[in-house]
Amino acid sequence: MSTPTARALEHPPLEEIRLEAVLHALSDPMRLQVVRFLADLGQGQEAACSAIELAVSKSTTTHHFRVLREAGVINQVYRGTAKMNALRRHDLDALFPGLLDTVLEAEAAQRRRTG
Amino acid sequence: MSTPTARALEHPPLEEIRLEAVLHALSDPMRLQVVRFLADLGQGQEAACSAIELAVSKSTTTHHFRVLREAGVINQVYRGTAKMNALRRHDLDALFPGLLDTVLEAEAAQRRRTG
DNA sequence: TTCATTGTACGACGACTATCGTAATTTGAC
DNA sequence: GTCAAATTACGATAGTCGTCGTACAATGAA
Repeated sequence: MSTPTARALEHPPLEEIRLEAVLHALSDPMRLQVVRFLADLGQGQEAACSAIELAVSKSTTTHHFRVLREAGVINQVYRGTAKMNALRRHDLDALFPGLLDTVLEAEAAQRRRTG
Repeated sequence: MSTPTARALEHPPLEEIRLEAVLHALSDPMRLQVVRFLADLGQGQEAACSAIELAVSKSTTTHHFRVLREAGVINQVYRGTAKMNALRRHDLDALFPGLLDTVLEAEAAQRRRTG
């Protein structure tokens, strides 16, 4: 059968996602970079952890992805040896309309400004 | 004369305000409460630190106000024995259009949802 | 089975954070 | 000159955070 015992990954259900945790998750440059990357992928698209090159070690990368998942910002699922990541855009938009887009736009503005 | 040697307070100039610092400043419940309070005051209005009742000690309150100021979220100025606080709404809107309002709306939504 | 790929677990480290209490400072009023 | 009010400074403490390296585990391919 396909993925008989796929390792489970804890995700907060919609109603347990906290604004403070989301803001905290987004307040780190590395994690913001991850979110930007996933957003640029387009609606519903996913990417492996290894697809985005962060200037930190693998274990630190794992750490950041976990923070994002536990805050409710991304969804993670095992697919073969890879772990695929996708923004929980639908959930976030339902809870905090416009927040994700505004933060992404702010990040883009800052990048434009500071190079 | 009026305020000849008003104690100076360091504020980051507009171009040094960082999105990550702003998000971090807003990711604490106490500080979010302060921002909410100042926003509800209305455009350009200011309030003393003592005007908002936080469930922490006075020194901790001082700490949170400083974090907000150093992140560029609020402007602080001494006025007599008091220290007046106001949102840097104009600056924030110029740098990150819609961010403050979206976060405030998200906070309100969460408060509505979780009581 | 063997191997390469992908990511995790664990332990450690230094830095930062939120909190407190007490003592000190600044200012305006009396 | 005294006093009360508002806030800060300082030092402490417990906890979290971002980072690393090494060793380990899961998966799919050869």
